[in-house]
Amino acid sequence: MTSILRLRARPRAKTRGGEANVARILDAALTLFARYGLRGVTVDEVAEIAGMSKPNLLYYFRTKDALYTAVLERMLTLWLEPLIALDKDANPSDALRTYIESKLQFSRSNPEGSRLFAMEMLQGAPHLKKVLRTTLASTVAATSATIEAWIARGKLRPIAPLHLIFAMWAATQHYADFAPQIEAICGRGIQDDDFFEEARREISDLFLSGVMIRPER
Amino acid sequence: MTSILRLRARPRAKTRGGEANVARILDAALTLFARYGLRGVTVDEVAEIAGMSKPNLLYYFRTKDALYTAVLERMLTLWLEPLIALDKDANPSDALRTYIESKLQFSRSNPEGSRLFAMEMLQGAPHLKKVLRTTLASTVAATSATIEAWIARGKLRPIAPLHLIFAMWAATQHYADFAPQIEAICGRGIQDDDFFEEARREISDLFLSGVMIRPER
DNA sequence: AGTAGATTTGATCAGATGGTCAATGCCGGC
DNA sequence: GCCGGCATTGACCATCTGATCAAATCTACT
Repeated sequence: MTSILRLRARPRAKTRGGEANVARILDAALTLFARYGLRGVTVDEVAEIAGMSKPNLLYYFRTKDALYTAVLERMLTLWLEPLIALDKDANPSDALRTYIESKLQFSRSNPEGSRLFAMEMLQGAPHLKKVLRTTLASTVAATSATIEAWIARGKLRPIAPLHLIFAMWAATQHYADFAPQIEAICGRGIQDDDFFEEARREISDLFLSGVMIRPER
Repeated sequence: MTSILRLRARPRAKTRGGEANVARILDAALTLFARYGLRGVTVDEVAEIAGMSKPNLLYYFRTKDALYTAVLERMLTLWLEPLIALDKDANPSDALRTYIESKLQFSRSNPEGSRLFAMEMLQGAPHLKKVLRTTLASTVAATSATIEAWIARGKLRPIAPLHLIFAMWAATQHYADFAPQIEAICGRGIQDDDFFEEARREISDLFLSGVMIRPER
């Protein structure tokens, strides 16, 4: 099976137990890579958190780089999903609300995934450049076209679609990527049910008010 | 001299040349730490980019940690500056526009600084927790109060100030922190004059439309 | 019980890493 | 021109790190 990132040497698991180990390794690796990046994590650390010896981990993933790539790849689909879902046939206000909400939901249900990609960006996105220029760029092109069509039909205020898209991404990712800052200031974060609900409402309303001709709140 | 972060052992420079070296070290360290974080950077690398030997670097900064702290500290003032400047006596639309613009300007003039703090957040902000809970939290409290006062006087739509603040931070930081993503999609970034001007206008307009009662564009 | 194949690990290696130290180079003031 | 303190570095050290390997252990199936 080919992958979006590159041809990948599959991990070496051949039994149930082996697959469970691979899953534990990937979980541990996600946690650590999202925090410290590829270079800031040691194989020993990952192995310890995954509850096995270093050689055992390296039995499943030949190199640290292969492990990193596997982690990135496993998150990629989930990460791209909410970026794709701008429904051009729905009315703008519903579509945008859904778009924002699903991105915010990703920040909540997969904060480490969100941070992993933020980490990649900070490092210059060496493993993602290609995906960004192909898959993501065309996704964005489609979303931009949808937004521009709405503007042309007078359903949205004139706005540069790219900046709107970036602003929505940024505002929603922020709750995962800058969680310590938010918790230091608010005393709680996106994991808190009430806080999530509040963020969902406020961010959606803010952007809708920002772009809709007839403010819908 | 005490510092916000902690009592700091000053670098050991005692001559002009020494101070120039310290400056080169701090520059090199900022670049690398912003990209790879504390753990992902080696002293050797910093020394090489700063153009000197490792022992020589360690003559000025006793440990890697001391160097990291110095870098963080040097950026802290600059980083906090645009977060403080919400002028409660100006009219909301001017004040917010200025707030957004100065944050965006920071992303442009100091992208590595922006990324350094993003990196700290991803790592759980171990070196910043205290500042976040004290200096930043009270700054935010003041800004929130200003926004609430405007809402109370009917000058702004009702909105939860914290989420508005976070959204403005996020949208403006995004241009520095996610630069590779933006460049992969747009083919240019915040360093480009036209693109910066475009971002400035679009983001300001978006937020102002989002919060002002009478849309000002 | 026996076997093939999957899994696990202790021991080990070469190179990297943070940090130290003694020795040397350098420069301005006398 | 020489002296004292700042600056610089090669050599070194203990430890860490990514990776390898042969040997040992486990597991499902016969």
